[in-house]
Amino acid sequence: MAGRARGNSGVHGDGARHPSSFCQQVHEEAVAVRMSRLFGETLREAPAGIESPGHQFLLRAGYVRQLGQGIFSYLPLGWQAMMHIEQILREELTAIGGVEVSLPVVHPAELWQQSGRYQKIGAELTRFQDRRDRDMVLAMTHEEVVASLAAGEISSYRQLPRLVFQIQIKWRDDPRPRAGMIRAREFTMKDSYSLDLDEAGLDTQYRAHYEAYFKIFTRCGLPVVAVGADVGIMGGSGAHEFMYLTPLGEDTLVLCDSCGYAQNRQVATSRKAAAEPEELREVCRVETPHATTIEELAALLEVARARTAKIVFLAAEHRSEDGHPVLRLIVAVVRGDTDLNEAKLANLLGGAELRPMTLDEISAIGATAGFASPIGLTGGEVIADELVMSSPNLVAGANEEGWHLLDTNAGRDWRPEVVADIVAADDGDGCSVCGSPLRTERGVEVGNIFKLGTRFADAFGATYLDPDGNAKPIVMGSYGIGVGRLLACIAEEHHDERGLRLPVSIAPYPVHLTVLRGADSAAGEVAERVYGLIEATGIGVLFDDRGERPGVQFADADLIGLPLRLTVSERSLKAGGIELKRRDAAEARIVAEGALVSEVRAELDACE
RNA sequence: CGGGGAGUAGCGCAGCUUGGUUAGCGCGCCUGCUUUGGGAGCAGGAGGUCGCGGGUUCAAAUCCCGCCUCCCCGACCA
Repeated sequence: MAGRARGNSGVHGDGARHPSSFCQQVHEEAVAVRMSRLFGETLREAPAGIESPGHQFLLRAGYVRQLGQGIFSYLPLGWQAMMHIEQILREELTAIGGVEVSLPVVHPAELWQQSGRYQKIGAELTRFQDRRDRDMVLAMTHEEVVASLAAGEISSYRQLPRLVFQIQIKWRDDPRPRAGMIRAREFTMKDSYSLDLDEAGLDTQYRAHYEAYFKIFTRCGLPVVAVGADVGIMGGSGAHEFMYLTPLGEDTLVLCDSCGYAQNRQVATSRKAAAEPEELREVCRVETPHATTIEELAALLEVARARTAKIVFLAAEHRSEDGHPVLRLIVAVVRGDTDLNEAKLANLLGGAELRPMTLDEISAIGATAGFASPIGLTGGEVIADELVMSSPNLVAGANEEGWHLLDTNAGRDWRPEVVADIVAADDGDGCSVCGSPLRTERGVEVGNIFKLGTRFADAFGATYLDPDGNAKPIVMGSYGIGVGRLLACIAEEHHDERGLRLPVSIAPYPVHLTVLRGADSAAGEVAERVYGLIEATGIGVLFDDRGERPGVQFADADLIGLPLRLTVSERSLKAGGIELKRRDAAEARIVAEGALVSEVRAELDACE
């Protein structure tokens, strides 16, 4: 039973059997419910325009409903599944020393101004004024709150390490929500924050999360891979993302099957085919009408794309300390057979926001779009990839409409301000660790872990006194798991053509009890007794007492996807008891009423 | 923000090009009878500001303008 053993029965679906229980636990879950009391219908047809099967089934089975773009309601079945995930999260976070808190969803803007993110983050952070015109924000994460709390609560090395976590709603006004709950704007997240004396302490808690996350995802029945990740606007010294591999995913992962190298493509390195050394030839102008792309150029001149240089014009917009925008015009140069990796470039530029240059900006630095090269520019900063530097005799633009240059050479014909690895790793590239061919996969980020360092502590003055009486900044880590996204991925992983097929640990209830012809039928009496029996054991049960036609009841059971289905009917009773069928099995068998509970237990254990 | 698509009953859709009875169909819902192990049958019924606002016209779901919302692709995505 997935670690959910329980002593008393708590809230009942019947709503009538707890007259004297004034001291029920706060987190009691509904362990049994009648379908006749459930809220939310199953849908024969899915609402239009639903792309992924998992999301379609969550809607059709009555787990969730969409309220607006990236905004969802959880109906009883969906909420029950969410609570099971949350329970797993609580158990595993507690197991590594976490203590649960609940932090506000509305923050004063000052908090975010203090960390600098108010200025740095764009429209994704929702800002508003309260009735007295004070600037407020909707929390998209809680590093600021934790750091400011820590500044007040922590004063001595004796109070460290600490780990706080919460399961809380976040709001991120994503420019483009999509794929159902995989990318929502409002979503529930488990976020934890580690507070440590030093980097070594951070490493310990980081490692503990790494291990705990695998336990969590395993218990949820979701296969994941951990990949090295970009630190993005969090800053910090290290990060991993936990990825569920699926074509629905929006991240591209670079994986090596032989040595286990695994990185998000944003940060992945690789070995590209190096150019053969050859004699440097003299530059030569060549007319290339209409050849404005590498493809067209390579075709026109009949050369490999690897014999060309590609230019990407980007504007980097910084904000200085006093809030004034600072514009840098970047001319990125890569070899024609490679793609610029903007995340690498952005990191190189200190986390700048990048946008394509305007045509005016391109002309202003003396370049000609479509026929560009770093040769003859009058402005801009040239940043070149290592590979383009070591590749001789490349075709490059002449910065003149309709003309290119043959046999240009870096160092001789142009010099970059910076040389760095700024290209994207690709399918088939050599692994930068072991040299074997890399492959790429799409993945959904269901969890992440970040080493933040002292950045937030510095911003909020969160320090402690060490044994020698010196004030030192608290070293922080930040760790997230999207709960709704996790449920969406589980639904994606566990379904067949009929509906969901959820793991015991996640299913709203492990048992789906169906009585044919309703609770008033001849079989009804037995069904009611079985319902009470299972409920008394503490095993969760959904009781379909609706008296719908059998076909409807079975179809709904398959759609809702609970692991074990029990059917009580005249036929089953005649055959000697109750029909038991696993959702993932084709056949059913009859179990005598007296053996039912132990059989159910055994089957559920076998499902794990 | 750029490109594409769509808003008509709870859900899925037709009608719109070429304006004109009372706006249709399937599923679902309600009533009755029959039926009952894989989304029943018959009969009767309820349910609509045709996304919103303006305009053209004797007349607008249909034509024109503006706006809103949702979906898909891209930009974006701690």
